[in-house]
Amino acid sequence: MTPRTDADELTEQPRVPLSRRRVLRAAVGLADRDGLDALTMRRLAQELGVEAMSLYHHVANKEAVFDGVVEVVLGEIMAAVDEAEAPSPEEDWRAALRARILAARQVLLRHRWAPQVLETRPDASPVVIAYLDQVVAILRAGGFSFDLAHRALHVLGSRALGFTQELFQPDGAEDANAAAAAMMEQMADRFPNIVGMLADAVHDDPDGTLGFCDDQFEFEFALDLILEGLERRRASAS
Amino acid sequence: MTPRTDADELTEQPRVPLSRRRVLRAAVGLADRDGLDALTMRRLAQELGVEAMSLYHHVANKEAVFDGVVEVVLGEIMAAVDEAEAPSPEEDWRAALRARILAARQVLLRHRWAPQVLETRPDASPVVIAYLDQVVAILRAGGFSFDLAHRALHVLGSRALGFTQELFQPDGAEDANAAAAAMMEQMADRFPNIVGMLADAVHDDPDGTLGFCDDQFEFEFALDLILEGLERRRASAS
DNA sequence: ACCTGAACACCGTTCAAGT
DNA sequence: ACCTGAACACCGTTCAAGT
Repeated sequence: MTPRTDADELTEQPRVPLSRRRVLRAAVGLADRDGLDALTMRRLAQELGVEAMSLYHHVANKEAVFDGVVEVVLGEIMAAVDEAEAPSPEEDWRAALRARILAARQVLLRHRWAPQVLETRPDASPVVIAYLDQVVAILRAGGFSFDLAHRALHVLGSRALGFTQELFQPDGAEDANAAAAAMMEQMADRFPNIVGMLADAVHDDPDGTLGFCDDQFEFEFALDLILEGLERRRASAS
Repeated sequence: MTPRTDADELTEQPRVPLSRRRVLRAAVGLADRDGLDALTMRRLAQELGVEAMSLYHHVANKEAVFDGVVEVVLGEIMAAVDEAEAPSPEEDWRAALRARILAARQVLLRHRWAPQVLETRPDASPVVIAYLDQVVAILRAGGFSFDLAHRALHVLGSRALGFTQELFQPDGAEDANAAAAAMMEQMADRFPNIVGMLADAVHDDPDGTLGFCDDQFEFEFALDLILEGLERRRASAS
């Protein structure tokens, strides 16, 4: 109601008002840039040029922020999956599901913190349910009973969304891998099998541009093994 | 050096001194009882009848406490796995590995917070390496190449230690499941496949003492599917 | 050597007050 | 209606001081 003064227009940005959507997009950006630990209410507010307490007009609390960022990421996954090129599930359910899962994975690689927070959500959000509904639709079109489809979701676990939380995360740093390798060589007598295995893996890929644990390769190997096992059970059930 | 007075003996417990071991055991107990969020330095100190700052003489910081509790739990797993009855891996690697993994799972069911903190550890602790070394030993005895054993570890992922972080955690509460089911029935038009699937699952197990997602059953189904897939690849490689 | 009290820099969140 | 400042109850951690 009060008209803007010239001073306002010079000193202030157009001053787009806060909104739940804007808060959540800023939260995703903050986590992408500085990691999940940096996502605090105070820093998020600072990111938006506002006081921390203002956030509470748009999100109930921090838990709601986590729910919200998961929602945003899942939205991106849904969009990516819709665009993935794949045969129709009636024709080849394995290829159809495989293509969609790998598309979902690409989104998560842009938001590496997302799996960690996704796994802390106790309840499935409507967007997860919508995603899984599509997965079940593909399985059904491929000839799965509801029961086997249910089983399939559990077998896939987080892989249905394109990620596996590994036991220890290869944190990218080439020298971290080198340090680990050195440590384990020192322990060759205590851990002969692991050391042998890793020595073998390094030998197979001497230039090592992929590191000795190429995630994408391993992910697809595991996915294909599982899809094959599911297909075998589907075929033997019908 | 200063002799204890009678008053000491009456008012104080024998006063067993603090130690890293005692700190970590208290931390595990606290997490078991009150959950992972309750595991703060201050509450941990209180549990031990001591000031928070005294803990820092035995652990470097909170991160070291997390490392430590993981170590304790993995120690329990190693012990449980050693006692598990299983055929020799030369005779039947699948049965040998299966029995050990299910034994590890039993330990994690006593420490339900453990998977969550395990997954935040960026580096494999010596105890994890020792455990995985035994897994690789079993695979090798069963005829796996180092390469396929490596692949197998990645396929198994956290399942090698007996757990899968599910997408949404069934949080035990029967009414939570009921609420979720009610919500989804409302959404039957939006999510026809999921709703159909769950309706079917409920119908199959009307008394529902196991809930419609019996974890142990699903875990073993997935484990067996994966072990079968690995055996198939082993056989076709040799 | 081991433990402590006070203090610091951070949290999430409430509440009464501003516009 | 939307934003704010001060305050509260908690964190992890440092540091100088006690025994």
